[in-house]
Amino acid sequence: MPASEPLAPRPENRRQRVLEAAASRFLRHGYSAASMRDIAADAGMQVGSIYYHFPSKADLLTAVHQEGLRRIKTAVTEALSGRQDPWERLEWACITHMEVLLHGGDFFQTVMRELPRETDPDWKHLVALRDDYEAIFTGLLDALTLPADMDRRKVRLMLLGAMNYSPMWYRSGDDAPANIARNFIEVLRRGLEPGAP
Amino acid sequence: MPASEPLAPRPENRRQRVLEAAASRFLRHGYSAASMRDIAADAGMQVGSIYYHFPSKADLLTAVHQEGLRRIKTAVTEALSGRQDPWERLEWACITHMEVLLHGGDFFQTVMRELPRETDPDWKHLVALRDDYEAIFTGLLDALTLPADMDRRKVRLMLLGAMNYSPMWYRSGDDAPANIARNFIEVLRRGLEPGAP
Amino acid sequence: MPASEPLAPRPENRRQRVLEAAASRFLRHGYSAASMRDIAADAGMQVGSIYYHFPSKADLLTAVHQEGLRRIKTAVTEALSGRQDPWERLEWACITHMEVLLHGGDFFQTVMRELPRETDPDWKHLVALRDDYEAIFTGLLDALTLPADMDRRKVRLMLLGAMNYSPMWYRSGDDAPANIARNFIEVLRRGLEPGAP
Amino acid sequence: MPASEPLAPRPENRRQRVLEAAASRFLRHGYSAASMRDIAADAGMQVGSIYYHFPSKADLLTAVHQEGLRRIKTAVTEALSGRQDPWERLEWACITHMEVLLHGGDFFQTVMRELPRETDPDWKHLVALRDDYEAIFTGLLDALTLPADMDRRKVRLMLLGAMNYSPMWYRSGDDAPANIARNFIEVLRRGLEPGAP
DNA sequence: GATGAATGAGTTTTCATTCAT
DNA sequence: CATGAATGAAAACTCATTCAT
Repeated sequence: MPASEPLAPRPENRRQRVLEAAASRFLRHGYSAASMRDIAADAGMQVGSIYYHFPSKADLLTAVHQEGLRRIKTAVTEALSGRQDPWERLEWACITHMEVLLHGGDFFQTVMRELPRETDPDWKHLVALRDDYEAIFTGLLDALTLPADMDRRKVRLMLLGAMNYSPMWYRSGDDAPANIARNFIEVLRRGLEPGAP
Repeated sequence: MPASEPLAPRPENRRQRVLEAAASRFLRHGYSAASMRDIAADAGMQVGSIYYHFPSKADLLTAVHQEGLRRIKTAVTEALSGRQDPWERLEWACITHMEVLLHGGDFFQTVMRELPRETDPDWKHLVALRDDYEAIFTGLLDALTLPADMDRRKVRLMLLGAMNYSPMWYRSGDDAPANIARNFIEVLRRGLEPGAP
Repeated sequence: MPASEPLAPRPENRRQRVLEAAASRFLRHGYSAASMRDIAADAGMQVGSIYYHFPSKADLLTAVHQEGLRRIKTAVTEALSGRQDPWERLEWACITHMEVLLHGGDFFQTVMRELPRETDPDWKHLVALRDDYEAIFTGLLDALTLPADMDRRKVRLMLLGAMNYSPMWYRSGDDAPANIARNFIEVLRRGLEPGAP
Repeated sequence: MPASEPLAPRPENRRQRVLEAAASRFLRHGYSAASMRDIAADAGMQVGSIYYHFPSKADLLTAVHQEGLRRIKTAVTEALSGRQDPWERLEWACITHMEVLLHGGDFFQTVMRELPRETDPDWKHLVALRDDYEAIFTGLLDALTLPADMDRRKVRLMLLGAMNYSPMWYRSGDDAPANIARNFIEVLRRGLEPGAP
């Protein structure tokens, strides 16, 4: 036998290929409309082969969520490192959130689109994963100096909602994600009637 | 003869029963994970009977969207009638939007949760239906007096995103929908640092 | 109430409309691929209404066969009346058979195309109906003066097969059915090598 | 360990088993009255397993036609090889045609019984397959020396019709297929009145 | 006579999963 | 590691038929 086979699949990135195919299919078709066969085809293998890497379809979804949240957490944490000003920190968290969401591939978008449902097999786990990420924003808002009666939870959910809805309307010609994020923060901070009594 | 016969089908509301069952299942399981069998069971009839009222599952989804959007449009239009002040009008649109979304049953929530995908059977139609409703908000924002460089489209999408994300976190003990809406408007109008330079 | 209603269906020909629609659908789609709903639609009525005229789909098929065979028997019998010469009688039977088969509507063609199968509900009945018609040809062949060892049954089946296959290849530009029939008879009588030893 | 394991699927002939079961069911019940469930049962497997080998019921029909026509073409071609005399060649083609049709199993008979309809899924393809076979007969007739005004197409269709109708009346006690074929050729060649003026 | 509404058994097809090789 | 082959349950949908009105 010669030294190398023509199609030799580099050993470790086949799992990754499956994961990417799954994220893409979950995002475009939804979890249950995405079929293992199609995912396998996208990943360039047979259905049965997926099961060597992942024990079930539900585990694939979990892995996509984990990967998506791992990426966003890493990115946000890195963006915050070294920054002190509370408003600047919030702004950079949002900039990163928007950039990863809109230009960072299918993983994080799948997390935000294929939101867990109470009827999902792994519901509690997925919710816990996401809550863990969103806790970063709880901390960032707590660090702001705000009027005493301001409901910080509502503000956080308002901001996250505004951002997470963006893949629904964002098109390639739109303003850059970072600018959209800055706009949201600006509106949030000053309001629409900055000079009002 | 006893008071009621088993086969008397209370003629007209069976179609409505199907529609309600479908909205509920679509909301709780997602469109493709919801089975016609379960919808039929919820509606108290046989699977085949659904097809007398709706030609396909996709049409059922379309009908749910139509009904949800018909309801919210009616409610918002009515809430706006007689009001003149632009900010008051926007606030009432949001109050109504939140009340119908959070306390108005499954229809409108399904519209906002089961967002159309490009791969969906009736995608363009569903998007057009929702755009038609959201156009109300375009008008409301156009009526506001805002700084000249303010991007009203972004503001509209920010506000809608904040509201439409709410079913994801809203729990029964939370503040009333109307209050949440008022809070959103307040933040949007004044910002979080009302006295800032 | 005014003197006449706009849609008043002339009382007796609705049964006939059903029968014609059935023949057409049976012929073009085959018995089991033809649906009662489609037949009803072609006939301009609701499915349920068919059951006033015919107790079941199988009975519809039987009725189509009966009507088709009634028509061809009437036509052939009439064509033979007054003719004495055995070969002329056979020729006219064939001319009529071909004309009704190729230009006589869907009934007789359905009889010959949707041939009864042993698995059909009404198999024996349908076969008996057709045998009854084909018996005419047995008689016509018996009347011919032929070489003693000639197997008249085989000749009859050869001739009927040749004719009954014709709807499969006959197209509107082809020779007239009567001419095709005359050709068949000519070949049958003289052979392809008329002057051979 | 006992002699055979229940799950050992004798690897390659399962596809063939499906094909045979399909031919048999299509022949006895007709294409649309034959159910995949019954075909699977005849083949000794689950319905779903059929779809590993054939993508749809329509493809199964196509495969049956292909196999039937492949068989008859092979048989006829072989029967003609080495023969020169035009009439002898035609006779042997007919002998083979009749033998395969009446004693050659369900495949070719299905081709000739389950004649393609314009409404069939794969209509044009099936017609093309059969035309390809029947072209052999066009060639055989062209090779005969016949009166100048003889319409060879009509003669070909007369002969094919006579043969293809035979499964409808052939019963096990009948004359051997080869003899029936010889009879047809004899009648075709000499006619019924060989000594006539 | 006709129909609107419903039924239940049936259809083809899809799918996640398994497992011997 | 990967796959070819199979499975059985479930999917959406169709259909002949029924029956009260």
